Amino acid sequence: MPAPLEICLSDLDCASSSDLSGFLTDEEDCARLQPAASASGSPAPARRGSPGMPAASDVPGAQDEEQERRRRRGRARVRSEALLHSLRRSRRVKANDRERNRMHNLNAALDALRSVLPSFPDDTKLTKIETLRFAYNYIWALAETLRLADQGLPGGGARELLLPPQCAPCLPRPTSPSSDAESWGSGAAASPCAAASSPLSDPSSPAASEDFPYGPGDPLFSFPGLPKDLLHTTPCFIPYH
DNA sequence: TAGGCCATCTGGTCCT
DNA sequence: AGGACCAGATGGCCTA
Repeated sequence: MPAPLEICLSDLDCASSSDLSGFLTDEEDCARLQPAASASGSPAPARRGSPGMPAASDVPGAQDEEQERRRRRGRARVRSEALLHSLRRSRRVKANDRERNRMHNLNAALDALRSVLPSFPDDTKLTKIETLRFAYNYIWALAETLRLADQGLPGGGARELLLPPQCAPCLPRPTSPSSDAESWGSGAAASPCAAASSPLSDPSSPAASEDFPYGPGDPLFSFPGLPKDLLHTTPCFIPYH
């Protein structure tokens, strides 16, 4: 671990002069910081007994000067440590602000995703994980619908499937977040839409894997009666800009 | 009160 | 060097 003074001086190097202005008002203190850094923050005792140089104690008043120098060094250290703390704090605050903004953007994107998924009653809102899982399954369902349509469903192709007679959400919301795994699945089965046979039991449906353990067994994979009942929840066909 | 969800803070790592 | 991204920690709010 480096000496405290070395740390703060390295940080002082990257601080602008305006950053310093509030802390190092004494030019002398600023000037003394630099030599202190090269000496690793310790006073230079080796000089004292060097040949040709009289010891501080030998010169009248030298002890007072030495004490004064130490006091000033101490004050400079306190100031530079306060500056270091202030710099770190301001960087942290800025980083927090960026992170907050980043999460807000992420949430906005999730909201946009929710808005193009089949809608639910107004007072309900998919959680983040529900939104992602539902979107994953929904995209697969749409792709599967197109595939089936292209295989020659009676009465036309995909275009017909995308022009439903009515719009109504058909996926009941779980009654409690903690029990969604059971209640949503059973609820979907109890919905009017569930009576229709789903083409999504196709073995080519998204297989559960370790990375993404969702699929037809997932409660969020309830697209009963798709495409007839699911696809006419039209928000998903509104292009998102 | 416990559990789930969420926002925020924080320090570490990676990238430009 | 600074920003983006990530994961862990923490505390608040809500619901059963």
